[in-house]
Amino acid sequence: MERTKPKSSDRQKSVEKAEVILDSAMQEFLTHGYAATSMDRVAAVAGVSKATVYSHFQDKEGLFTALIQQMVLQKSRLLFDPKEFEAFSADPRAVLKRLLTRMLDKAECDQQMLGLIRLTIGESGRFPALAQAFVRNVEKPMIELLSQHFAACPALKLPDSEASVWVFVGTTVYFLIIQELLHGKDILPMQRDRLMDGLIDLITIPSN
Amino acid sequence: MERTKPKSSDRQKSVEKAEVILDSAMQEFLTHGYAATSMDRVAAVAGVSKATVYSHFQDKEGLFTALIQQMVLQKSRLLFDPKEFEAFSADPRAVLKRLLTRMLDKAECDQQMLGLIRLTIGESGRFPALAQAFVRNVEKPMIELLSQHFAACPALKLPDSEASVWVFVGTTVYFLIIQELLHGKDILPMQRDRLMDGLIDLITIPSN
DNA sequence: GTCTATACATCGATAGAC
DNA sequence: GTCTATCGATGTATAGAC
Repeated sequence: MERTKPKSSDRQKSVEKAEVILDSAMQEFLTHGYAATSMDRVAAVAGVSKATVYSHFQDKEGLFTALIQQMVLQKSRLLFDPKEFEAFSADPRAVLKRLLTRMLDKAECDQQMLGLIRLTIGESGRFPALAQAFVRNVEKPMIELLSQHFAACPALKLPDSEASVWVFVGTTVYFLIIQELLHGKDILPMQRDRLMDGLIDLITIPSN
Repeated sequence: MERTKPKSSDRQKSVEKAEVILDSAMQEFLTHGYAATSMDRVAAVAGVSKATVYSHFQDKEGLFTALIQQMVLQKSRLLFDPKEFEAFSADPRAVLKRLLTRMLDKAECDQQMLGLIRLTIGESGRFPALAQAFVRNVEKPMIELLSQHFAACPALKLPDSEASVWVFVGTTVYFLIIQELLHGKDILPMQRDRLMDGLIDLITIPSN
């Protein structure tokens, strides 16, 4: 229906077609999930024929796998700006607050990221390898990077800095799942700033 | 294929058929998700004809909605045994530890609960009302019950007891998602007891 | 390399016999 | 009330023309 004729020329080799197809696949899979996405619609949205899709990707499962792997690697880059941590030891509370704000700002706006989380969890039964790729490339680097900084910050005086990072990340992810994915803003309300401050209070002892 | 002939008699009125169909639907939807579940298989597993399924439920969406609502209400009952909290003010750390152990024990074994979480998140885009029913009947009562006890426990001395409950539950849910749903046990390992102790240490100040 | 056209299976849902 | 049989739509995947 929304076929778009190749505007400028056909000089572009088929390399770029694969990207267009992946873009289309992303839109469709993120919106409808794996099973409810049809290869017909992927082809139509991409503006190519179905046969072209199958010439670039072996089958539906191959297209889905390629897409998720690409998204996982893309989202794994620049989860954090290293500069965020510069003043960490000096003023951990301020840095943590900026960190949380940035994480939630990014996640709440980044519908791609929210969709990727929904899709990864939703299809984790049928595609366990993709779920593990998500853990390996998104969650694990985040946990480990934070662990390094938590452990290296004497002002925190955490008994178990790695467990504390799980608490830190877990609280954030749970908040996103309830509020954004499960549409619970009005049913189980919680102010972002209140949760962030409460979490930081628990992580950084000084306020007692 | 796995049709089971009605063993004893047909005396059982159609009331029980609806339950058999719901059981079958649970197995299929939890395993394959909404879109990948076929009404043919639901009927076959239930041991009835497809027409019988449609005589008890309006359509596929109606069957799915009825199932999730039933499961949500079922899981909402007895999330916690009130007796768990008896000695809370006296020894919060011990009670919290037992609470966490019970929650994780139950969730890790209860494949139905894990499947319900996966399904609810995975279909939260297409069925926002069901996602909200999950928040309203499962998450909200859990948060509120814990909030009451957290707030009433002077030994905790929490600056914001409700935020602390979000941290408490969020850490637990995130742990379950990574380890169980996303199959991350080997990729991002974390010992249950270590996380529980670390979390309790953060919630209950005394150990500094 | 990309298209059109199509093969073949399966889907959701219903009609009509009993 | 439950069954068998079937309809029309849509799904994945491919064959063959250009």
